[in-house]
Formats: sequence, structure tokens, C-alpha cells
Amino acid sequence: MDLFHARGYDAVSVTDVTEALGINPPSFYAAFGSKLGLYARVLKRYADAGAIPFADILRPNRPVAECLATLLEEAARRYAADPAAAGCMVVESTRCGDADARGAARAYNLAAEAAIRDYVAARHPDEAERLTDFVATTMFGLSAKARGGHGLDKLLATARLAGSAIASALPE
Amino acid sequence: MDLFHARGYDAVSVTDVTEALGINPPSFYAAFGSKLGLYARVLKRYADAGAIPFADILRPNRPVAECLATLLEEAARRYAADPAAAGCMVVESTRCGDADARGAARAYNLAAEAAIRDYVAARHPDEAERLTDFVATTMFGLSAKARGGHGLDKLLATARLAGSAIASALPE
DNA sequence: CGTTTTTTGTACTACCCATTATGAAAATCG
DNA sequence: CGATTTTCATAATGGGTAGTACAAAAAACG
Repeated sequence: MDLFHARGYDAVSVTDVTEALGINPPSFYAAFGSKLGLYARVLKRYADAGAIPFADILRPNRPVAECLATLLEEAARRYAADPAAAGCMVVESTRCGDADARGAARAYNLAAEAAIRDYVAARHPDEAERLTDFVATTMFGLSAKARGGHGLDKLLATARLAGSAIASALPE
Repeated sequence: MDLFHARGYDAVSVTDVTEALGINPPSFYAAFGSKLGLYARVLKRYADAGAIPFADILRPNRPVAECLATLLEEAARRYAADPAAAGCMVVESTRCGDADARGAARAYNLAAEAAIRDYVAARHPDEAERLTDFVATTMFGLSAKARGGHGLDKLLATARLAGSAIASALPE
């Protein structure tokens, strides 16, 4: 998982994985079936444990704008947490070269966006689409910039500025 | 150029180029030296002609916030203009697998960000860093989303929302 | 028209990739 | 202890990559 997060699906070869794990190719294929098979498991594990806890952040009893801003700040924090594996593994993988891996990542990404959209729609139905697109776009940008070298301070400043746009679009 | 813009440096093989041009590998290498050599020329051509005209948009006689918002809207328009080659070629190439091609793209990207930073700093020096990061991050997000399928309408709505954040951060 | 130079096509090299066939070692079981 | 099964390491297979060697055809030139 660390390997894939750090370098992306395309740049990690099966040889890289077998060497990191201290096993040989046949053992790898016996255990995971294929490179894609391992990646599916890695994505699942990441979504379950390493990714942003949407449910904890998107609270029904707090202002929507506040929670969305918190979401972006949390994204900034997580994307910058490990400089060797910057950005969001799911977001980054939605643009990888392998069609199957890309599709798997997109499924997780779509689910996350749906969660945001549903959360906003519950109280601001006619703003759900626009705000979801904005938040998602900002998260893509944050992940890309994290990968490009932006540290926590820069990411956080950007996230907060984006959060202010949400606040002004969603007067409580 | 269309090939590289549509599929990215990594996904375009020399064979793809030679077939598209109707030439053979030796002619290709005689003309361009290497895949990277061609790409350097393509990037230059793109920056000179196909990319966003920063100088035309960042006007010293108009409000900074207004021009930055226009910049983001123009980005949205260009990134969505050709669905087969969505996003910004420079931005997308800053995350490609080949280190040299990535470095070349990053140089253009850094120059663009420097232009934004200098423009903002002339009138709002203590906001230049933060706003440049925000604009650049948003552009990365817009490019990624364009590539992911967002059309002009969605991109434009996101760009305008981001623009509103700039306006409120930069009271004239 | 003949020679020389330039262009071009075929075929190849060397390498890296994901994946698997084969045979040896090790562990389990009777 | 011996037979069977499972595990594992080496080495290969087929396909894709960027980049070239070489020879044939075409063009330029005297």
C-alpha cells in the first residue's frame, strides 16, 4: 500500500512489490492473483482505514458550510501528512494509465462524491451539485499540489480560502 | 501535439507518433532526436499558442480579483474546449511518469505561477503567495476534472465559485 | 547519363513489463 | 521412516517500449 501510494499504480512493478515483500513472483500470484488483484485489496484497505472519514466529518447537526470546510482542511492535512506518499491514493489513481485500476479508483471516488452530494442535498438541495463539484475539484487540486511539493501550510491556506467560498455561497 | 494532449506523454508511444505522421522510426529520430525532443517542441508550441494567454488576462488596469476570476473562467473554457484533449497539457504533464518530460512541464508551470504571483504582488504583496497557490490549485483541479469528464458548465460553475473566494479575500 | 548524397523501409537490438511452467526443496501425513 | 502434497526459486514466455543498423530507393548534382 505504501508503495502504491507513494508512486502510483503505473510506476510500481510487480518486481518492486515482490522485492519489498521478500517473496517471488509465483508466491505473489498465488496470493493476489494479479497486480490488479492486489491493487483492489490495497484500495479497499485504504478506503477503510487510510482515507478521509467522510461520515465523521459531514455531520447533520452542524452547518453544512462548516463541515465542508472541515472536510477540505482534513484533506489538506492528510495529503500532506506523509511527504513520501503525498496526495490521495484514490484521487491520484483516477488518472492512472491502466484502465482497470483507474476504473476501480473512480468507483471509490464516485462514492465519495455521492456522499458529499447527499449530505449537502439534505439541507441545500439546489446547491448540492455545484458545491460537490467545487469541493471535489478542490480536493483534486489539493492532492495534485501535495504531490507537487506543497506542504501542510500552503495546502491548509488553500483549503481555508476554498472553505470561505463555500461559506459565502451557503448563508446559514 | 494533439496526440500528447489527448493521451499524455506516457501513453503516447513513438510508434503512435510515427503512424500518425506517416513516417518511419529513423525519420522520426532524424527529425526530433528522441521522444523527449519532440515533446519539448510540442510543449513550447503549446505554451506559445494553445495555452492560456496570461498576459492578456492579467491586466494592470483592472481589479486583481476580477482578472484572477477571469483567468479561472478562461481555464475552464479551454480545458473543456476539446473533450478529446481535455485539461491543460502542461498541468497534466507535471504528473507524468517520465522524469525529464515531467521536469520540462514543471518549468512551464512554474513560469505560469510566477506570472500570477508577480501580477498579484504588484498590488497585494502580502496576498500574492496565498492567492497564487489557490489559483494554481484550482487550475490543477479544473484540469483534472475536465479530464475526468466534467463539461464546460460544471467547470465554469466551479471556476466562478473559486473566483468569489478571491473577490472576498481581496476587497478592492 | 552516371555518380554521389540523401532519404526511407525493414528489420533488429536491448530492455522492461506482467505472468507462468518447471523442477527442487520443504513440510505434512500415514 | 517413506510417500504425498504443498511451497518456493529459477528461469522462461510473450508482448511492449525507445532507439538503431543496414540496405534499398530516390533525389541531387556534375
